[in-house]
Amino acid sequence: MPKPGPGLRLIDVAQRAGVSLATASRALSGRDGVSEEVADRVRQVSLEMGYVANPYARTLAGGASSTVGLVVHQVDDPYFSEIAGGVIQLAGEQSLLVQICHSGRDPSQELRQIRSLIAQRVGIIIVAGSGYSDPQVEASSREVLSLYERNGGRLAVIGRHSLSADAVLPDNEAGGFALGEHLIGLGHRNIAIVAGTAALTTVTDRMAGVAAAMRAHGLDPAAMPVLHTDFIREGGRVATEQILRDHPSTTAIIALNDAMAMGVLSALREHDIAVPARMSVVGFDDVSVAADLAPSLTTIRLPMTDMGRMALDLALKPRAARPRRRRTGHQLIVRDSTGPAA
Amino acid sequence: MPKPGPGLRLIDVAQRAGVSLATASRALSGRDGVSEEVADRVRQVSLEMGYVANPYARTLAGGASSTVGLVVHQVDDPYFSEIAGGVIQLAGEQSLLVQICHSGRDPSQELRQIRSLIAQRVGIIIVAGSGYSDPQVEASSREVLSLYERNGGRLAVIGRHSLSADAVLPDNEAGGFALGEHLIGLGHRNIAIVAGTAALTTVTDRMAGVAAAMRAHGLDPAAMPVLHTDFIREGGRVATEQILRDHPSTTAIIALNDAMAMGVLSALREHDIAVPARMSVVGFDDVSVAADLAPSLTTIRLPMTDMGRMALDLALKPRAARPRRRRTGHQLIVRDSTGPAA
DNA sequence: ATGAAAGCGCTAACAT
DNA sequence: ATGTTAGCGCTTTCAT
Repeated sequence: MPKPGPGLRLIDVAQRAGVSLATASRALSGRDGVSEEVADRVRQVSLEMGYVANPYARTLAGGASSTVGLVVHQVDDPYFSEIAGGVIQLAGEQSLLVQICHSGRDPSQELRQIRSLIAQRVGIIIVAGSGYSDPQVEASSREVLSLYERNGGRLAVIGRHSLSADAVLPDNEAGGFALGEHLIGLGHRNIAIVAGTAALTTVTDRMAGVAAAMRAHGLDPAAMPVLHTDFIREGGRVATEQILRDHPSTTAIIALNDAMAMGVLSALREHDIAVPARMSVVGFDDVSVAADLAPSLTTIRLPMTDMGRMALDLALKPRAARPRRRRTGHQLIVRDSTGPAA
Repeated sequence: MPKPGPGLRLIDVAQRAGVSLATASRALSGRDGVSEEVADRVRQVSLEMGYVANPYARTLAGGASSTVGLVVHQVDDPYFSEIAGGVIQLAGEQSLLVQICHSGRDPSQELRQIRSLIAQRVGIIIVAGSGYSDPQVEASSREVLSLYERNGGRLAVIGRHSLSADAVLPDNEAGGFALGEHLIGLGHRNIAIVAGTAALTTVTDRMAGVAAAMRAHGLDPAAMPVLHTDFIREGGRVATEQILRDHPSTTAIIALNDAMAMGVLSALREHDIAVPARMSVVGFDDVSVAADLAPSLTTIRLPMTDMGRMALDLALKPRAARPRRRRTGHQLIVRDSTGPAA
């Protein structure tokens, strides 16, 4: 097992610069109590010698841990990989390291990962991904995280309102509303929703937005077919088969994320159903491939990369008296998968 | 800045179990010098109390760091996010944490990240992504990494042969050959290559495979147009414009990765050029959306997720006398973007 | 087989 | 403004 490298120590730098250990420490961590002059010299020497602090010693001695823990459902899901990209980008700029782990959309696995991150004494934790509608389900995670915060850890979440932590909140409801309006405006009246499992708040929020749009136009949301399948591509395929069989008069399908929309398009293609001529399809997220599908996908753009950056940015600031909430904004991107109702 | 958690310490466990600190340490790290009986009791107590070792203290005292550093070009590139997914997956199973960072296809940035990983004393480093054709360019990285290995660090690379470390090697040349054969078999004689920058070994290797296939069929590779643009989607668009303008007789385009192929398809669509009727297109990698493009993309499948797992697996084994090399294998996936030459 | 004690490299009081 | 020193929690000699 790995022994650390050669080990140039702070004391070596201090000696070379002709100052004490403490002074060197202060100079390098930019704390005050050192004259500019001396501080500059120390920094100079440290640079020349190529000194890099040992983070283990530093953290053990009570300094701040400079690593941020990121929990995502799955990195190889474009939604999360773009968020992760944003976090890593900003972390890089701040010379922070990012520890990343999967929760696999499984609350107990998520809890394990969070525990492990805390055990590693990371100073910042970012939890990305939908929360769970049933408060019971994430109760343990919430408890562990709030203890973590009380102990001085910084926490930011992306896409969950239930946690009383700094949060980046995607415009799920407003986006759903925009999608509904878009289709209604095109004359669609028989709209079906391809939703992920109702256990996810992301799903319920987006649905609520769509329902609101329908009500706003005098339509009855309750009459609208809602298919709850897995919140992934395959779920979109399955749901589409059901729609085709059970709701043949449908002229537009709202998939609650782009992954599902891709499944929908693929099933429609197999059935030779023209999009948008016979069926309009919309997604949600605007992952980068959405523009390259055929037909290119009408969807709601969420600034995923920025969301990652925003979350880390929040966590980098000292804790506020009340949790901060940052809305992401959204944008309806109209492409070729939607058209007027037949 | 974050103070560590409550801090249940090893000494607490030791006292509760009625043994010395040293014995407790030995028991928990599974070293010998403790009777089975005592060891069991300590482990029991530790479990009950929910003790988790402080990794900073442990590492500082000379133990092994249990985190693996992963360097990718860019996580929000599907090729890398799938690899990262594999690494994180296996790491999770082994209770290891993964620190991930971006090199942004920039050798100097890559060096910085590797240095930072080493400074963090990670026990394992995995470098994913193409190497550089000019040995000079990655000389510093190589040097730093080999020092790291000599100091006991474990290293595995994905997709670079130049480093004398354990390596997972994608079937770049064989894949290129398969692509060439496929198109030649369909009767194409005017084939153009949309390549990334020649500075990347991935690009040169894949090209070599294509060239070999042409020679094998009595065609002259030198006559084949090769467009060197950025190894990303946009590069594919740019190159396609050039082909359309300068090589109008082209009937098939080989893009050296799927991202570029997507750019090619998109440019072709804008020009209303039917695929595959007037132009066949192939990619390389088989990222998960390749099947969802329209037309769905003929490409070479590389097992990205497994590649991530394999790399970590190699690194987890003790160092061998000579570097191990693991080929990935590949598979030609024929879909709808290729057809007979007009 | 077990315990006592000496660090690992750093930060943070506490002096001066 | 600078230096001295006591830990941080653990692993690892060295005793026993």
